[in-house]
Amino acid sequence: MRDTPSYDPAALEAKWQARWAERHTNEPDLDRAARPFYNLMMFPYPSAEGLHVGNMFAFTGADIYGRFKRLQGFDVFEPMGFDAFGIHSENYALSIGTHPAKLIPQNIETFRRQLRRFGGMFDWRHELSTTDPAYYKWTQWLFLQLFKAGLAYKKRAAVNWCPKDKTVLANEQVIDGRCERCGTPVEQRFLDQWFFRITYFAERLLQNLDLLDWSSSTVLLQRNWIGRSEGAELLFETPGGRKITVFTTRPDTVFGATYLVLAPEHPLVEELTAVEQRPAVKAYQREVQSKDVVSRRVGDKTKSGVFLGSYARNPATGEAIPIWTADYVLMDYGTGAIMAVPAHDKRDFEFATQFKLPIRQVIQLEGESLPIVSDDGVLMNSGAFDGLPGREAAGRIVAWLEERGLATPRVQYRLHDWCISRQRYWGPPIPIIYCEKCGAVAVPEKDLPVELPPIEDFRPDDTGVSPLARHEEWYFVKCPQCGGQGRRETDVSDTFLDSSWYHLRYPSTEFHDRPFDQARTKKWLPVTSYIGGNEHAVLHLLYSRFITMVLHELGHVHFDTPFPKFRAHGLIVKDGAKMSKSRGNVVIPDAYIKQWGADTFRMYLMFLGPFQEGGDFRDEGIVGIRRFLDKVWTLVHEAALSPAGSPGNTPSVEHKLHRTIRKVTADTEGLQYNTAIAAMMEYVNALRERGAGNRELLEPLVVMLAPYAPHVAEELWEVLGHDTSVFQARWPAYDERLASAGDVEIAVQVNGKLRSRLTVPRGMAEKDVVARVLADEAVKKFVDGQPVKKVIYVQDRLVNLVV
RNA sequence: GCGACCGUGGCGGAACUGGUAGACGCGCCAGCCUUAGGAGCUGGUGGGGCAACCCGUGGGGGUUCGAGUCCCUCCGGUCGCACCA
Repeated sequence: MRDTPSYDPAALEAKWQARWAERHTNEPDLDRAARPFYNLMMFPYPSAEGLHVGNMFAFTGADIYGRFKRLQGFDVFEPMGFDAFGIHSENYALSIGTHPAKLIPQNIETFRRQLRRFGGMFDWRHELSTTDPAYYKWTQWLFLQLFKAGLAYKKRAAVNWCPKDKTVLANEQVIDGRCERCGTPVEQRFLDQWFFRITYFAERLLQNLDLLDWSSSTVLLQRNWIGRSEGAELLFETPGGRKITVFTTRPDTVFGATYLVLAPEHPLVEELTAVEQRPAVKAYQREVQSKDVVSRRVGDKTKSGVFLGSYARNPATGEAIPIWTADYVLMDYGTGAIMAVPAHDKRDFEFATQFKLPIRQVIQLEGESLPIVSDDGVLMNSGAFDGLPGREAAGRIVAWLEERGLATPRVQYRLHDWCISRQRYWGPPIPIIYCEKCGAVAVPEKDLPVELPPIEDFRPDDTGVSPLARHEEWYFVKCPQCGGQGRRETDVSDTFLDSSWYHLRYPSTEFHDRPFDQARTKKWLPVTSYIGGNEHAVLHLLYSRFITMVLHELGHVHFDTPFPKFRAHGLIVKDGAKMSKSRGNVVIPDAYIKQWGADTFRMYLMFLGPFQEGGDFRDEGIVGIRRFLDKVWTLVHEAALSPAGSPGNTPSVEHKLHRTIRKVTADTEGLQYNTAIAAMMEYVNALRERGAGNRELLEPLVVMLAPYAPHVAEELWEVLGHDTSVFQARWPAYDERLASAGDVEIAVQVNGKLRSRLTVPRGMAEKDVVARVLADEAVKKFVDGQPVKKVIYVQDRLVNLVV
């Protein structure tokens, strides 16, 4: 007998990767595919450190799913690209003094090499980078569509300003009042910013969530982010006839409103301030403005504020109540003014206590002391509404005030319009030209892209204006409308705009005269399966949904939901902490792949824990996967050298095979890769106990292994005598009858305690099983002659005798 | 503070609608083979006990013939939001 060659992953993986490239194995025919399956994973930001295990964990999980679908007969399109614009790249480029335009292609080259090496089923013909003018031309086109539809607008707004990165940040990029990237406390600045009117779609974005097949955690994050609140606007009038509108979700507590608070930025503050209070109020406004967003936003026990010296009438009680300004009221939510009900709101309670303002209880709830925040109670001190339950009273009070024109029911969202302006260099310039006569004019679509000039001096300064403004040859242009002197918009757009539509571009990368081809889009979109990290649950995934709704509304795409199916994978941490460069705990996969091979490392990552939960990276168990692959390797080689059909199949090994196929199929479909791998291991152990496998028992195993360990599966498929790729094979089918046949072990309990086990044929009748149970020695001992009061019987599982 | 998820051997983790807790893997122990082994093979491995048995899924309580799974409560952890009226 010839010797089995040894398993040498490095050589074998290089062989198959070369063969896949030569034979275009991973490149479906995008025009003629019969069963299109668009398998998308979140494209990486090509950092200088290269692909880390977190990326590889995510990509492997998504790749396994794509390969599985392929084996089920789908034409799977699995593209890959690079999200290469943005502050990350720019800051890194600044720190090492290299131009990002030089740095990024190098990083991409590294990523590409790593992505090929791990064995992803990527269709490299359709690679894209957001920094490519052929790509961002269409990002700019997208901006123009929104601009023309009135969904992009410019306004002066208080924005989050990072004094270190010298740029504005989106609300989503501010974590605990600090810059997401550098941790510097964020300040308030007032700048002219471009916004997208995402709030216009708030209700639809919320409603649509119910139609999505998404991880429930992701849906919940989006729902909270959109933050829908039902309530009413109430009108408080001053003796001078000024009207102050407040938003409240608790109109049932209006009888307890003992003062009003306006945000310091509220436009009515000035007019409502009494002469003698002016210096104090002005000083307070200045103080608040100079505060950074951290101390402004982080709610703590100590509140600050100033009495304006004037009063307004409570619409319910008719009482005059004092008007204050305080920074615990935010200008960008509701109307920027609140009615304060200290008895029933924690913040108002703290404020009233601190400034000795009246507290009037209007809700009673047993066992609770003020402030009673719950709406479960019953009204008191509320005139005709006394005794009503809070929730019922709310509607009645609004109706009562509405009749007198003092209330309007209203829905409020926490979601803000999306600020897409960035005063930076490394992004797509916003395609607008300012003309003294015509105002803001769209760059004509034929002039796109507005290329990012290759300037050496790309450092941001603290003027609040992008470095692009310093480059006159680029900055000054003719107005496209009147031909007069114009200036370019110098802001670039947010990277989240780049990534909001990349899935539309992938199938159409070879078309240069359109962002996405209609036929291709009809065939491949929406995306069939999307797998990615929950860190993008409220940013990328929300913006993509919004952009898709807009494109649908404008007639550019036939669907309004980009990702009908989304699964969030877990996070790989190291020593209990998120991997990050600053912690110095980033694990780079290259060394592991070099030592063990891509197949072993892929499977190891998937075996670490449930894919959708993630886990802590250690390398202790990796040898277990290698041992498993070695065993499969040996079994297959031995079977290939043995005469056909030897050794013969026994019923028990056939049952095991069919049960294994059933489990691996279900688990792979559900992304439960750790248990699918365990099931294959069990099967291999069973074959080895039996002495050997044969072709009939091993071919299904090799096919099931292929999504997990594609290179070794290809090699073994060849060893088994096939001259086509294993990915042209079909996923094995199982016979439900065979899968559920065979003996089962039944638990035998007396009074709920396990006393014995019984092996019986599956499906044996209850009375026969019980008869055998009663004859069992161990059972007799515990029944001890007492009458059996009750028999609990679960088919094929257990018998419990109650005595 | 609010919301969501989670807590199982020495370790990572299994356990369908409540029904044999600890699958699978790592590690460890013993033996075989070896000049040697960070290789391979065989067997064992939740705790206690010679044993029959008893105890065990963060703590306490409950529902049930039966609870890792359901309910209440407390403790601990992870993530998200955070003065959103």
